Amino acid sequence: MTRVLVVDDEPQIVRALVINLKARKYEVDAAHDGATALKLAAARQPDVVVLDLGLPDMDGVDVIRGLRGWTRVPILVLSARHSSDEKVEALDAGADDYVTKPFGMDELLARLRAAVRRAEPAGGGEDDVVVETDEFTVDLAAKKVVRAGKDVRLTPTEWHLLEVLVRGGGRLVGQKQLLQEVWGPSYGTETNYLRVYMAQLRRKLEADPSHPKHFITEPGMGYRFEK
Amino acid sequence: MTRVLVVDDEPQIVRALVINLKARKYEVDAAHDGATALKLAAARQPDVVVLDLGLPDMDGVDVIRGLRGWTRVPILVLSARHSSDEKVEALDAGADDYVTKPFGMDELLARLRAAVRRAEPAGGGEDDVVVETDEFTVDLAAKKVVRAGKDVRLTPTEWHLLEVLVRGGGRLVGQKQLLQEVWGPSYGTETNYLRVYMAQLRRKLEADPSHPKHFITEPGMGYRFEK
DNA sequence: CGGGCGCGTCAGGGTTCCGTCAAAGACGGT
DNA sequence: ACCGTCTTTGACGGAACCCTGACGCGCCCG
Repeated sequence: MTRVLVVDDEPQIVRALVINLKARKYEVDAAHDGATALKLAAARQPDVVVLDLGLPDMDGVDVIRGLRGWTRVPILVLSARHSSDEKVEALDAGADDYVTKPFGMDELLARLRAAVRRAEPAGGGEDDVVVETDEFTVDLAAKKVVRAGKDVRLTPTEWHLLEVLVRGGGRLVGQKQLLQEVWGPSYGTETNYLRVYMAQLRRKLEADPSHPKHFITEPGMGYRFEK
Repeated sequence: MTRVLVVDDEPQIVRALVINLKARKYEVDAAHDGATALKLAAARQPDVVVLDLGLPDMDGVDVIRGLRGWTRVPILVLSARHSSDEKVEALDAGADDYVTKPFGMDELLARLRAAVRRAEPAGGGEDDVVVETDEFTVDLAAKKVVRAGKDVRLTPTEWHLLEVLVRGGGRLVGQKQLLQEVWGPSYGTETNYLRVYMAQLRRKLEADPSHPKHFITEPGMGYRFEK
């Protein structure tokens, strides 16, 4: 099911959108200000964001930038402003589409479908969702980890961290990037989270947690997953 | 350079678009009907298509379908029709965006940039920047150095220094520039840092650290990386 | 020929960074 | 409202890293 994050401070607009989206079998989260939007986006990992630029707490364009700092999720901007400059600024900040209020619900939904369709898996070769090591197997699609024939139970945060590392495919992933992708854009410096959760992952997956073979620390830089 | 295919039967609109696009360093092809558009799209492989729906020879939506049959190239639709149905039909047929005439050139260009930006990583894949020498391999994307089949562990400062040198691509890099890029703008004169860390790099990467083959000192000037 | 300068090498000490543990706080379900 | 699970914090020892000063060497220039 496609998950949508709706961000708008006008309750009636939010209500209208939520009703229409849910009727069409979308899963919907809603936020009424920028800070909540950024937090929800990190927590819920929506497939598309519908964002009103007129928010009470911060500039809508800054919300776009906040999102673009760590995700490529499609962003569909709503705004009462018709000015060309506004549109250009939002689009260049990373928005995918710009709709002016008042808008037709049919059109909005069509633009939303277009945005989602676009973001879908590129027609090519990403069936490499299973990664194997000598001690455990990670299935990214099924969200499952198997070790010694048994399923390993991971908490949401543990899984999210593992996912980002494994998707890195042997590349170094900076601690800032890890923090922002797992905990959200505003968590760029709480490196203690990383220490705690890396320890958890190693305890659950490494043969000798104190001498990790697969979750390598690169001091001062970040972590790396190795087969 | 980004290649754009403009499809419109009104000469003045085509002219305006071509002029504006070329001024911004796009490569532009133009077609005035649907059949030509489909042929040109196949022949020239544009990075984005700007398509007017009102064409003399065929329905614009059929052009969209014709393109979508074999390519995911972004399609930006232009149309004089404001009706919601038209928009929905075009978008659901596979268009990426829909702009009604008359349109602001700034806005159109911004939407075009958004469409191109979005499409970039899907088509290209991931480019690993790898530099090889006879004794070691540097992977700039993965932040990894391999020598004799084994990973070499570099500290953040060592890596940063190596990165600046390697990106220099064989050119001489002045000591002031090295210092400022690695240690920050206020460190222009502490050349002893360079001596210490160059020694570290050589010890870790050169076969004979006291007679370096890859990290060359240019006395009084700076350092150079050579394959 | 001798002093100065720039470069390479080495080792110690202060600081930052990481792994680990434990406990309090937040959340959800029964 | 209670309990179990997950997340967030704080504290601490130990390791890794960065800076610093000292020394030796070769080269240029006086």
